[in-house]
Amino acid sequence: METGTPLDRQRMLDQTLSSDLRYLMAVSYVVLANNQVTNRYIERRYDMPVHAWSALYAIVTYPGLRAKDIQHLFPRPQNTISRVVALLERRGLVRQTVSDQDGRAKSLMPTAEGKKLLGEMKAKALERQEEMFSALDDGERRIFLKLCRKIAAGERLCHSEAMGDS
Amino acid sequence: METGTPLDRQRMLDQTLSSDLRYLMAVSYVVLANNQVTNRYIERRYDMPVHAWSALYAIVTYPGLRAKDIQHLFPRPQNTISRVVALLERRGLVRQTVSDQDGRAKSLMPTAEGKKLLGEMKAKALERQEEMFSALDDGERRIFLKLCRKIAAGERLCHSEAMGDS
DNA sequence: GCAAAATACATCCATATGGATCAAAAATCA
DNA sequence: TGATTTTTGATCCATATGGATGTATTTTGC
Repeated sequence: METGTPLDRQRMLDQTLSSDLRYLMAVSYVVLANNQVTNRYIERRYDMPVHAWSALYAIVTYPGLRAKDIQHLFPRPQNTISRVVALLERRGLVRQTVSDQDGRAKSLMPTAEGKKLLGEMKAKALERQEEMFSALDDGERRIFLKLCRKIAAGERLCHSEAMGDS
Repeated sequence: METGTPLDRQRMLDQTLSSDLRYLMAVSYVVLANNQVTNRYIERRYDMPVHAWSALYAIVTYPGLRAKDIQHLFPRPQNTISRVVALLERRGLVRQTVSDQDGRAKSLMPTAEGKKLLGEMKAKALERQEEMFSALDDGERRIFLKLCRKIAAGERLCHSEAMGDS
């Protein structure tokens, strides 16, 4: 709309993604925008928080892992994981058994139902990934992945000096 | 999975970032890990949710914009924006005045305090950005940014077919 | 011009979230 | 061995979150 008014939105986004903070803004924007879509879908379709699906993914893919291990794949506070695992167990998607090697730890295993449900969710996630990255060709995707992995491997991603979390 | 020890963590992450969902997993991991650090910092240091700082950033950078416009920079539900703007106003960091062109809309302006605080926060964010991307050299950062912008420009990032939000 | 639809923003309410704390089980060490 | 510290996971509580709804204003269609 109109003349003297709100900054043109595309321009505003462009300008932000050209500012000093462009790297941070750009990658955050992509993930925020995707979450907006994905979180709503998971919550409506499966009546569970997104992190429940992340946890289920981890448990089906790496059966026997502990809650603690999930945190390394999906960096979230400890109690968040604890709760979503309890939810998955209530729904019969997962079973926890006290580890025989460590009485504190619980070994997490998916049930047949859990595996089935994850299969369905993974298929959707693949579709969504395809949409999200449709702007990139295969070569670009490969490069993008390589760079993300490099960032992920960085020492200070999870433990910051600047923000006193080292 | 081997007998005994929990799956090696680095291996688990590597394997996940090589799976079908590698693109989605990789970029999500990077942002989740960063949020873990950044959100905590903003909340402890400034006693406000992260999205309050996002909103303040938008208002200082694009004075006069409306709450609605903030959503385009930082995709969050409408009421989240509404609340953090109210918080910023209570703290004297922002003033809202009814737009003279549209009686429904409110034009948002930073106060001197707001600008000062944002300056401080931006400096920290820059430091953090530097840490986060320290694994990439200048050329790689440029490429990464270009690819993020390409993804951001994609039609279906914000409006999904697969997840019925089109 | 007037009713109907759309838009901007605030608020309500049920639920999610995360820091702090707690309990139980190793691990460390004198 | 027994005391101390560390680690794993559960729970408590205050707050954040988001969908639905409400209110006011503008736009649309006739």
